[in-house]
Order: sequence, then C-alpha cells, then structure tokens
Amino acid sequence: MSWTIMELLRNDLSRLKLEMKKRMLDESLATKAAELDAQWRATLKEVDRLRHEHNKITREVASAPKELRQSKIEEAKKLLQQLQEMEKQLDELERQREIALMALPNLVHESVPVGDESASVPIRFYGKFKVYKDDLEQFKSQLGGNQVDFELLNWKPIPHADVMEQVLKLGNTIKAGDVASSRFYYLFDDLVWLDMALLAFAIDFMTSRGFTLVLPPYMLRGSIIKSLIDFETFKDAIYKVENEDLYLISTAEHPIAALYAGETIDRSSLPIKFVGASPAFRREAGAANKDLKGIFRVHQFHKVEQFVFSDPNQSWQIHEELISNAEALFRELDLPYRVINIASGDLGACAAKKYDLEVWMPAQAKFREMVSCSNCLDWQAYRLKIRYVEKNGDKGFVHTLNSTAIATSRAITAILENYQKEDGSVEVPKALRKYLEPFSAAPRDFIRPYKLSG
RNA sequence: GCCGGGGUGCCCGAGCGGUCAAGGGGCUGGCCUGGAGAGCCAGUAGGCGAAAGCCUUCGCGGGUUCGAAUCCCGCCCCCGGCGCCA
Repeated sequence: MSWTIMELLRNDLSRLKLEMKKRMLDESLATKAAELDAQWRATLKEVDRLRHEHNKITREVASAPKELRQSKIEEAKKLLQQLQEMEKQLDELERQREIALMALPNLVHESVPVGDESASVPIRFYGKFKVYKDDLEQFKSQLGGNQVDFELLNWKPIPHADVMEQVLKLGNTIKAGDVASSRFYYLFDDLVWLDMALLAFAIDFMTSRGFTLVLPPYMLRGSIIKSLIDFETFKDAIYKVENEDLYLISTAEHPIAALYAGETIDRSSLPIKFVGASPAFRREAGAANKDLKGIFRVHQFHKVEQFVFSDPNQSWQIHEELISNAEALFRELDLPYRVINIASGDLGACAAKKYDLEVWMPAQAKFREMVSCSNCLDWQAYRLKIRYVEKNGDKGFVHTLNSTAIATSRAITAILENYQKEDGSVEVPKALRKYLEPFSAAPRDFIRPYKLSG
C-alpha cells in the first residue's frame, strides 16, 4: 500500500477533502470512502480470524484418529456457516469500497491555479500571431495581459472547414455525414499527404529523442478501459464493438498504459518512454453541437502520443519535458500557440496537473486545443497495478504521464488557417516538406485552390 | 470456427482430493574470500497489522467438499492440426 490517495484517506482525510474542494467536487465522497475503508478493514480482520480457525480445524481432520474425525468435521461445518455469513458482508463492503475509491480524484499540484475553467492561466506564448484587424480586441482579451508579437491582417482568413470544402475542395464532410454520420470526413490528395507527413514528422521527432515507437492495439477489453477512465467519460467517449467485450481506443495513451498492467518494473529501468501512433476513436457524445463544421472535433483521427512510466521522483521534470517536446513540434511547424496551466476545476480526475497547448486560429479568432499534457502521478498506476521495485526490495507505484505529440485532424485545421494566403492557397509548412518529398504526387510548397489548380 | 494438448511463483518444472505448492535455475542481501569465483545462509506474489503473525494466491469466474493446484461448469489465453480468409 503506497497509493498517495489511499495514504491520505487513512492518515490525512482533511487534506484529501481540500484537494477535492479545489476540483469543486463533493467532499463527502472522501468521507464515505474513508468510512467504507475502515469498515472493510475491520471486517477483513474478523474474516481472517474465522478463516484461520477454520483452516486449523480442517487441517486437523486429516490427521485425526477415525473416531474424532466426524466431530471435527461437524465443528468445521459450523464455523463455515459463520464464516460464509461474514464473507458475504465483506464482499459487499469490498464492492462498495472499490466504487468509492475509484471515484476519488488525483491530488492537485500546488502550481495549479485553483478555480473553474476561467481560472486557467496562459503561461507562455510563442510565435507571431496573425490577427484580422476587426478581431484585435478579441485577440487581446485572450492574452492574459501578456505582450506578444502579432501581425495585423487586413483580410479575413477563411475558416478551416470552408477552405477545405469550398476553396481547396479536398474534404467532404457532407457525403461522410450521409454514409457514416456527422463528425466523419473524407480527405483527399494533399490533405491526406499532410496527414501522413504530420505523423511521420512527429514520429521522427519523438524517436530521435529516445522514445520507443509503438503501434498499440486499437481495441481494449472492457476491464482494462474501465480501470483507465471513469464511467462518465467512458459513456461519452468510447465506442464498443458489438457482441464483443472490446472497445475502440480513444487515444494510444490507454493501450500503452496497459502495456505494463499488473507488472513490476525495476526502478533503475525508469523512465520508460513511448511514442504511440494510432487512430483515435471518440464518440464526442457530450460535445452537443460544438464544432460540428469541419474536422476539428471528429469521431476518428490519427494521433502520435507521448507516454512515460516514470520514477515518482522524476515525474514533474518529465512533465515539463513532455510539454516542451510538444512545443518544439509546434515551433518547428511554426504554428503560433499559447500554453495553458489548466485550473483545478477543469482537470480530469486522473491528472494532478495539465498543460494544454492551444494554437491561434486566425479565422476563428480563438486559441484552440492541439495538445493536452498530463501528469497522473500514481493514480493510473494504482488502478492498473503498475509497480516499481528497488534493489533492496522496496516497492511503490510508478508515475504515468501522457501528452499529445500531434493529433492530425486538429493540426491540419491549424495549418489551413495559419498558412492560408489571401488567394486561399495554403502553404505547406517547411518542417513537413522532407516527409512529402519521396512521393511524386505529394504537394511541394503550396496547396492551391481548386479552380486555379484545375 | 472445429478437434486435440496446455496455462503452477521472476524463469524452468513436479504435484492431479488432506500437514508448509517438491526440485532446479536466476536475481538481491549476508557469511566466507585478495575477489559480485566456489561454498553456505536468507529473501525474492498480494492484502490486513505497530509488530508477532494471520489471510489470500496454482490463467479468470462460479460450483462440489470439513478440505481443491488437483474433481465439475463457464470464460480468457497459448501450442499443434483442420477449415476459412486480406
């Protein structure tokens, strides 16, 4: 037992409640969990005592002289009845305790701003932002008082969805809607090349930084998924395969985390760093009518994901490393962004701290999320039972961290808006060109509007 | 999908209804040593407990029994063969 949350539950309940308060969650969940845990432990003690008695008698049966056997067996039977009664209570308590424990969120790191979504703080800005002249005020309101470099446009960039469908004619969400449903898309030619190039770029970058490349299973068993995400997220996010206990992954984070489920890792071999490449499938059931146009919020996209199993002492350092990797990718793509320190009330249950990287979208006059980078501490590792062991035999739970490297559909929307020229053509980011070169049909420098390219 | 054979600790491997799950190997620590060689000793799954200790654990879940690694049922996975197939 060394799960941080469990230790607080047993030794410092008020601290745990404080943490939950920061997240604006109901603190009574902690009280309830603590009560159930105490009850469970007391009952377990009693059950263990009865089991011990029963085991003793049972062992004696074998060696007892014939005439004593029957009475020993009778004695055992009687004890067994008592035991089974207690075990039923224990099972029920255990079930309730488990539910209560699983409902507890992670700690909140001291550097996380406390409050709801509006308390999130932009901590860094990068790049030269392209701002349409009429959007200037809106732009400035999103800077959190920071001074940044920007360029005023006297023409209004076209939203990514319209560039894609009307100007370039390289995407079709209408037909995809007919044959699949909304939030699906067809991409053609240059946008497909762009998708591929983004993947190759991110994979190349991450592997050159020592991350092990992994292509994970695209589906996971229910038991695994359920230990990774809470029920609410689950319902809204996950596709299930009919007649199978299998679920489509919504990110490579999950199959990679599960790679070490139930395992014990030598402490000296930490950190273990992976870069996963996979499609991501999301129901987006909670998104209502948000971002229905275009390919910003879709049911299916490609993603390159960073994932690290870390030594507990190192995880905060690695968290910074992961966000800086993501930032380096967007710098090389020359997409202007800000990094947000997400407020406590807006954190997922598993994250103790989360950075979002948001790219400026000139047509929408908004920063939009491209990357999410979380330190889960030992919260995920406890659920998946991923331990480390030291040379002297001491054990603990590892820390896990995850961060997007590139999510293709979103990165494409950012390129379509930021690399858009006044004539509607879209320049190919220089960082991607070497990944397009080997293909004779791939775009070289510009993606041209449909009419002009014939 | 069908038929057959399997799943035992970190690894190999015995056990197939009754005391602590044999035996070997690896790893870690200790003794010994000039020496991480040989030899000897101990530790090497999870939980409860301050500790002593106890409980649980033989792929997973049920069942039979005073007692299950061992018998019965369902599921998962691996190997071999047949079938199907990009």
